Formats: sequence, structure tokens, C-alpha cells
Amino acid sequence: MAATTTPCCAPIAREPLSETDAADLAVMLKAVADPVRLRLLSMIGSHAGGEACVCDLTDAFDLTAPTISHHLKVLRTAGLIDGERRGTWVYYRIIPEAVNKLGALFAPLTEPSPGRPGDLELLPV
Amino acid sequence: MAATTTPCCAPIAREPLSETDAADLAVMLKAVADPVRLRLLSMIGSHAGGEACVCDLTDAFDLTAPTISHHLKVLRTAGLIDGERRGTWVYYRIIPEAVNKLGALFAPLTEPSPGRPGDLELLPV
DNA sequence: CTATAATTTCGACAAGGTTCGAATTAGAAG
DNA sequence: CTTCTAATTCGAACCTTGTCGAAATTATAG
Repeated sequence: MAATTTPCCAPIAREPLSETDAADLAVMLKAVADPVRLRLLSMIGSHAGGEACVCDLTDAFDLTAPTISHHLKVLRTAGLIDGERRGTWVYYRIIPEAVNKLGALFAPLTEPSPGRPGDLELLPV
Repeated sequence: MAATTTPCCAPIAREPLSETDAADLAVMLKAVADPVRLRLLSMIGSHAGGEACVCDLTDAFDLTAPTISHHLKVLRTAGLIDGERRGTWVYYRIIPEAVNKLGALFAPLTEPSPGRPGDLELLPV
């Protein structure tokens, strides 16, 4: 699968993405480009122990269990989470490398100086 | 509008996203969750002068001009790029704050390196 | 003022995604 | 073995989206 540590791409504003890299990243981004999956990912990652049971996740939404299961599958297929069955329940946890990959893609090139509040540079040309 | 400087959300694995924040972020993520728009964004951001003409962008794809225009509109509506008409051509440039917002969302929180603790801190604001 | 070129808007269609209800698998408990 | 609960898979509606061709808009050139 080669999804663990892929130094895939430079920050998006540094050099043009190749067609294959763009297609690859789009798959992962499509997975997170949904309110439900975004919240699922957030709930899993911020849960105690770094993992969350499906039962907890399902209760937090006004959606049926099959729908939540579908969203979890999308996240898992995209390589963002991993699921493990322990007894009756299934626990999911985030795959940090995948999230880091997205973070690197949108890493700021012109970073606002730390310690200094609100100093967004833009414009002068 | 209020899309320029929104210090919206904590990293995705730190605390559960609210329903509104998730919906808001999903709009922006949907905009970049497409191979064409990903490449467009990358080409615009990495272009000399930080801006690119639509004519240059259109030639790089096997798509019609209306389709490229549609994708640019999606990116612009999501607050990721801004367009300006100078004479015959229209030039687009990235809105850095929007990209930074996504970068902050996927900022690494728990790195899988057990040896060195606490060496990656996230940015203030 | 007319012609030409660049870009966007409009209308339409095919493809894909979200959601549900019903059926299915897997493990635990009686 | 049977039954109950947790989670997934399946099949079908409904909505959204990517794409194109044609027409409209905007600005330069003659």
C-alpha cells in the first residue's frame, strides 16, 4: 500500500503538482471533504486513548448505523484511519502519517512570524 | 463574506469539531478535493509573481475553457483564490490565509516518534 | 463602429456520492 | 445450540457535481 511515510508532495504553492500526485491527493481530500467524516475523524483523533468505538461515534449523529459505517469505510479506504475489532466492539484510530501528508501539502510557505499576532502578508506587487 | 482571516479550528485530532465548523471546513475541502482544482491551485501558487493567467491554465489541461472557468469559480467561491481582470486577461492568485487554515487543521499533533517527546508544537492562532 | 479574442454564464446530461431500510456476519451471553 | 447485540454489506432512492456546447460579456484592435 505504501501509505505510511510518503513524502509525496511539496507544499501546494511551491511547485505544480503532477497529474498523478494530484489524483492521489484528491482521493484523500475527497475523504475528508465531508462534514460527517470531518467530525468522525476529529472525534476519533481527539478521543481518549487515540481511538474511539463505533458505538460512541454513531450516537453523536442523527444518522443511521449503516451511514456511519459507510463513512468510516471511506476514511479507512483512503488510508486515514484504521479499525480493529476487540470483542464485541470495533475501535478506530487515526493514521497520523496520512494527516501529516495533508498538513504538509498546505504548509505555509510565507509563514507569519511566531509570537507576533496578526501579520498576514499579502499583496504588494 | 468574512472569509479572509478566520482562525477557525484547532487541529483535527485535538478536539471534536463543531457541526458548524465541520460544515464550513467541508466547503473549503470540497473545493480542493478535485485533481483539476488541486493542480490549478498549485499552478497558480507556484507561478512567477504569485499569479497566473487563465489562458496559461487552460492550455495545461485537456478540458474546455468553460470547465476551467467553472473550477476557478469553485475555488474563488471557497475563498481560496482571488481573480483580477487586467485588460484582456484575468489573473488569479492564492489567498494564503485560506491555505494556512487548512494547514493548521492538519497540523501534526501526535508524531509516531516515541523517542523524542514534545518537539513539534503547533502554532499559536 | 465593427471585428476579434478571452472569459464567463447558461442549459443539459452522465457519473458519482449520501442516505436509508433490509438483510448479513461476528462475537458474547444464556 | 440459541439468542441478542454490534457492525457491516447490499440495493435502491435522491441529490450533487464534472463536463460539454452554445450564447453572452468584456476589452483590445483596426
